[in-house]
Amino acid sequence: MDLLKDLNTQQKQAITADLGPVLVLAGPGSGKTRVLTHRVAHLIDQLGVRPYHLMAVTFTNKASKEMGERVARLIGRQTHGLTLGTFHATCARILRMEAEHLPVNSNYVIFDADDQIKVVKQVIKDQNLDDKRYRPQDIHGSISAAKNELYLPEDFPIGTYRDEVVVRIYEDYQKMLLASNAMDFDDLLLWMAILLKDNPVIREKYARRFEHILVDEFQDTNMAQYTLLKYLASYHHNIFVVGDADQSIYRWRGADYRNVMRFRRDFPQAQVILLEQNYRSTQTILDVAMSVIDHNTNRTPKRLFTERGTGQRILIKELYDEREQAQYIVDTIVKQVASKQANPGDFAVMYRTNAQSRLLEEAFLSANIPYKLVGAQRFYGRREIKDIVAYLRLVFNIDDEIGLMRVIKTPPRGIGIKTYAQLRAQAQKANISPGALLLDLAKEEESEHFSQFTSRSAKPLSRFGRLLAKWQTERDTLPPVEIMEHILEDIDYRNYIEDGGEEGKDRWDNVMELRRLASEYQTIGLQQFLEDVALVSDQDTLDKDAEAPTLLTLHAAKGLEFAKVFIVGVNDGVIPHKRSFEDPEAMEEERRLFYVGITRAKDCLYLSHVLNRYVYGNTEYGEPSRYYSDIPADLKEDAQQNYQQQRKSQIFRPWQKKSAPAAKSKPIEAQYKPGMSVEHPKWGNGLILGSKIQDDDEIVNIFFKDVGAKKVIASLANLEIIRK
DNA sequence: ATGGACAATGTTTTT
DNA sequence: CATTGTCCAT
Repeated sequence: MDLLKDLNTQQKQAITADLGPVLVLAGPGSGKTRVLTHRVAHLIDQLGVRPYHLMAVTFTNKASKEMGERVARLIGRQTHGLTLGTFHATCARILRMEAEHLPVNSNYVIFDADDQIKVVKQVIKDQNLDDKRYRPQDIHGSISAAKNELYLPEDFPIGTYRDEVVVRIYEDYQKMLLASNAMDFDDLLLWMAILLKDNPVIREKYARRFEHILVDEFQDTNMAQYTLLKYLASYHHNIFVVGDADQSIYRWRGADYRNVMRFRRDFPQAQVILLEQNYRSTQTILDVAMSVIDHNTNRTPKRLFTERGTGQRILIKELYDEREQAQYIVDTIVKQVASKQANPGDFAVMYRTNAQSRLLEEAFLSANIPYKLVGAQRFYGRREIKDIVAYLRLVFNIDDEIGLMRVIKTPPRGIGIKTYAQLRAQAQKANISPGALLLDLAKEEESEHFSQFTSRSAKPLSRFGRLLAKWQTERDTLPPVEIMEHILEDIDYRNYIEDGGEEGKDRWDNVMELRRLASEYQTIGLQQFLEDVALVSDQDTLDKDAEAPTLLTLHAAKGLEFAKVFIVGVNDGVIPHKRSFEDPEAMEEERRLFYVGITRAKDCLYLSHVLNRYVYGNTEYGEPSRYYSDIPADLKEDAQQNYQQQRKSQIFRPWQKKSAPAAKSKPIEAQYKPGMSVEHPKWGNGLILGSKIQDDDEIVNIFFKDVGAKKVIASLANLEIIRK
């Protein structure tokens, strides 16, 4: 197969670039994924590099999987031995192999965001600190930021008294993690960097092994990642990175787009290749994107161009509130699908915050339209899933104190806070983990610790210890799914969560879904299952084949593309988010985020904002986003005017209700029935979808051929019934 | 020890 | 408003 078929000059240049450091600056839609996969294929196929000597890092597991498949297709065989994955997953794997050089053993578990907060809370409690003054979330943020900058507690730059407190918490936090034989997300990178830094033998081993290193989304690497890349590339210097500083959207997570500049400085001999031609969007969409991003300072201006033609203008729409906005989205999709202009899967709806998905989901649900929601948190964040995963984690690693804290009280088994405190204290005295002590207590009188407990607490503890011990003996012999089944049975979990009701049933369904997932790990094993569960990313849950609109955050949209994109809530304070207002750097990132969203669209872009936003229950007036004024008038369709004309017939306007002439002859019954045809003075013929009585007037939902579904007030709209 | 009722409190983005 | 924590009765 000709690897260079259908590629432009720059792409070919990148793929066949000489060895040594290469920096590919790739605009959105410029085929960077193609360049990466072809480069890997080129190295293996043309230069005879063994996959074992290759490392490719992507941003999501999904991207890795796709890359593996595409490379295999290109070279016509499997790529065994290739190191391919996210930074976190790749580090997790290597650290497990090198555990003897680390303060954990190879059975370590990975603490998720919740676990991390729980550890901070525990430490704050143990140190008798005020959790109002030192909010666990904030403290954890500081610790995480420090780790991303490769600061251990002793390196932490202290400026204020608060910093001193943070350092003390950081120290104990780290102790608690290690005592639990656990790492958090940041540790995976941190320990990897430390391992390579402090251990020349190991460093050399991996630096020699990875003859070629390829990195996707390089603009979103943080200091820890950058540093470990430098160590890994220190022998062969064949590091091929692809990125776009304009798409850097993870600053708050320690990512630093300046790593792109740093790369040029640290590898002055690097070849720099620019990919500017866009194969995704219409020129109009690219022009809109550029008009937005051009306002950022500190960037190399890029000229995005396409051969796809001008395309249609983007559409800006103002809606009364978020409910109406959701309805507008659904109506637009329904209309286009019904008229065969588009397939449901062509659409994506993007928003700034996860909370915004709620009303959208409701609208889709009530319109009976299936949709895809991107967000791992949706599934793995559920209580029942976390419960069962915690059990499995504890069985895998008995020292996992956070996991133990969770499972020891779910379901309740007569072990409360006090008993747990006793257990913890005794464990500390005996210098073992609480979990290990439980295993010992399983032996009852045989255990030297048994007598330390009052009989009321000793019994439940030993009973639970026996369960743990039993599951543990199965750990190395049975597949994960069977261990899980035994646990579910032994704790009668179904009975615990299914206390009648619809919700309990859903929960059990989720558990069954987890069981299905676990059953795929028959041969791969519990360790991999737990690792994958800990490191799933939101995008990983996206089912590309399902033919339905996709709902996702702007962040989750990175790297994806859709024919038709809605960006909702384009209000000032949302996009850009108000939390970024005072920080110029954060404001630039808001702009990049918007830019990322815009450039996901291939053909159509719909921006919408609302007049009234619900913020903590009460409504607030919403201003359109300041970004609108950056978009040249000839690129946008002025749906604004459109709105001005129709605003008289808009419903749900509290202030209008008062001034609207109360219809004397109250229509107590609806005049308009679904299925009727009517004529509207402005919008022409329409089909009645529904009608309801509200505030002494009839509100009619009509579907018009040209403008889609509209709700009008019967007494104001001058409707004429054409056909009953 | 447990579970329910109320109060407080906080809302960006996620590997 | 929706989640999370705290207090109180059993």
